[in-house]
Amino acid sequence: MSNKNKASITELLRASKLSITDTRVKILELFMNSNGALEHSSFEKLAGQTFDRVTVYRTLQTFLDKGIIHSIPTTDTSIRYALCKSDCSEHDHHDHHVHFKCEECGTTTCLEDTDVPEIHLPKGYAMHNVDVVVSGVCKQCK
Amino acid sequence: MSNKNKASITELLRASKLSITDTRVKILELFMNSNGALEHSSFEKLAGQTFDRVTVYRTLQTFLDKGIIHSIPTTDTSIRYALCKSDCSEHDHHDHHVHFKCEECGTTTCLEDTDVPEIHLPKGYAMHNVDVVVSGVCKQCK
DNA sequence: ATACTTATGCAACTTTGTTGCATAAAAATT
DNA sequence: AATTTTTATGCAACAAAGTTGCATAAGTAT
Ligand SMILES: [Mn+2]
Ligand SMILES: [Mn+2]
Ligand SMILES: [Zn+2]
Ligand SMILES: [Zn+2]
Repeated sequence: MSNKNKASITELLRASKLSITDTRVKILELFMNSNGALEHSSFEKLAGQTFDRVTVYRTLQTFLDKGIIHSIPTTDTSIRYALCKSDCSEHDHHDHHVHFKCEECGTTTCLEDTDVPEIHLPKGYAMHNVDVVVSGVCKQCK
Repeated sequence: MSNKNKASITELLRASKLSITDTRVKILELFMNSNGALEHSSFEKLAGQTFDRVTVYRTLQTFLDKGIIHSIPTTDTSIRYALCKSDCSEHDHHDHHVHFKCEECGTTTCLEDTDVPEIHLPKGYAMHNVDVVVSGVCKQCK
């Protein structure tokens, strides 16, 4: 991890009015160094037993609340998380992109350049958010 | 539950080459009588302690395999399940509709008439399935 | 340096999901 | 209709995932 990234992590936390702690820095580093989305168990594996499982849960929840990460729905009982783009904030997310889950390697990735299409709901429904998860075979696995 | 439905449940199981058991019939009844998608814990609640939790897991897995139900991704650690339309089969699903999760009442519903839009993936990705989950406020809660 | 605020770790617990195996029930065969 | 074969269920025992309260530690503010 470069000094530049270390600095930006610090800034990110400060901008979200969060105190800068080892756990939070480490978890953000893991996100930045990973190319795919991470699930809860990844952190215990990737970071060793450095921090408690409860702390990981609370940290992820805090990051979600602050708009630092977003969650990706799954059908396999392990929610994935990925970093939001820099212009997301607490109640204003801008990362309306498609997510891709590879059936071969299992990784879930943000397709930043693939916008979620417009959805036309039946009358009477108010839409707040749209999640699109595509499954298939990724570039690397083909 | 009408006799007509009871009969169609029997037929459905037979068509899927599954033996007709109390658990399976009961779980299918619960699906048919519910307007929203069901999560695992619903069955224990709705059906009382009639059947073992392990049986519920295995039954849902079997129904998934046979194309009798489909799963709906979530970010809340409880996968939802809903009945497939009659023309779905083991390896050939036809229910490509949008799902809606109400933030007020918590129910997840199949919007049968709202098709999932076409998604254009970047070069190199093979698409097998698209899940669209919209969250917001449903008709009843507005 | 001290007071104040917030995050962490631990314990204890609940909920969710899995596996092996004996038994029960369903379907097929005679 | 009785018997064999196949398949599903229930139980126990366990593993993994997620939650809550509370004491302590670490981070921020004064
Ligand atoms: Mn994403
Ligand atoms: Mn559906
Ligand atoms: Zn892949
Ligand atoms: Zn509602």
